[in-house]
Amino acid sequence: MENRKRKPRADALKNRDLLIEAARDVLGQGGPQASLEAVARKAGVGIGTLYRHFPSREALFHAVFHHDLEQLACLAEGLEGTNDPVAAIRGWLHENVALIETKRGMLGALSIVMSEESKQSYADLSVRIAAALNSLLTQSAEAGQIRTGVTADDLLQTMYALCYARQPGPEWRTQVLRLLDIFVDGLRA
Amino acid sequence: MENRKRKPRADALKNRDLLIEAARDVLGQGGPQASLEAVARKAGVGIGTLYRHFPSREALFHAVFHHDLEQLACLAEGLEGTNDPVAAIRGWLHENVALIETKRGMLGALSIVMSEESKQSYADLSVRIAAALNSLLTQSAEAGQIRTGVTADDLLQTMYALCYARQPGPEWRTQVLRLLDIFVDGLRA
DNA sequence: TAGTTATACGGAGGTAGCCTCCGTTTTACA
DNA sequence: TGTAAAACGGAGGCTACCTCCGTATAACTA
Repeated sequence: MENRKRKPRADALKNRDLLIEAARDVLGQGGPQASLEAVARKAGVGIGTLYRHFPSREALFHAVFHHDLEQLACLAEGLEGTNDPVAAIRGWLHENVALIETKRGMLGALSIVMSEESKQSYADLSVRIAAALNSLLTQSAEAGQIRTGVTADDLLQTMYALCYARQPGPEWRTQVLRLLDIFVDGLRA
Repeated sequence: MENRKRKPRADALKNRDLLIEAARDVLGQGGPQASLEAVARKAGVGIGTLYRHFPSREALFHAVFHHDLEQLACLAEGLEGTNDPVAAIRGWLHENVALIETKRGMLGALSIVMSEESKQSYADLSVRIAAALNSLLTQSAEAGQIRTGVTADDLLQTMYALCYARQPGPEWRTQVLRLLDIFVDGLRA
């Protein structure tokens, strides 16, 4: 009855990361119905390894989404103290738009499964992001660099609205970013 | 060089209808990814027959959608001259909501392909529906049965907004119809 | 450092859906 | 009633899904 756990094997951790990376590419490119065997091939691992790490397609979606959201949270937290908050916000929003672009197709597939189980970890990341952005916004407002009264929710809601108002197409990203930039310019004090 | 076309074979027409009927059930139940072989089985025809009539999954979607829209247009055109326009409109909107309920999943799959090719036939049907509803609305308004100034677009936009604002779930239909009924009651003069 | 064992790996294999192709059957027409 | 155009069915080749298990390897231990 040994309660101590062995530490996870290094190759397992590495393969998990390789799979998430490959899934980002393959699913982003081919949509949520893309072949999981293609994901395994791209990651350079066997199909069995993929299924051991991610027992279902949804589990893989979640892992990719969680990973990307975490990147976004870290990026937001690194923004504090910048001397050009408008550029920082613009850059962060651009990253977020790029993410949404690769995820549009997945959202339908996610929405049902996400309902209860993994809500918590997403909620935590959302809180981290909102906190980081709000901190940046209030400090910059106090320093007179941007207008006061703007919240993280204002930024995110505007971004989502612009993303989902436009129909997908070759010009999608350009158009969304153009309108978003106008909004961001409007943040200046 | 015979320019005259043979009239289509009776079994071909019958099988086409059987396939559309089966597709309505199977795709409505199992979503847009449901097995086309299951559709063929349900229709009682071979898989080859399905693919001859509908070379792609999208072609089958279109056929089902077109068929249902045509039903809706005929229904709308049969409403004219009723002595209870509010009930007639309510009934028609309920039919439309029932249709949307079975189609939610398909819309994403359709939207890309629909873009140019089969737009025209849908446009024709939309015009027929709008004309029928507008005719009903103006006549009833002149007769003092409902308020004036309401258009077919008002009805349709309200219905779509209510349908897509609610998240899908077991209560979806009940909730949508409840709110829609309040709106319809509000049409009375 | 070498031995032990938990852990992870790969891919064969069984199932199922996609779509094509073609020999057979049925129907419209003369 | 004969015939050829039209339509039918489903076998077959392909690919993806997912499971299972013999093999390989990394973490631990003495």
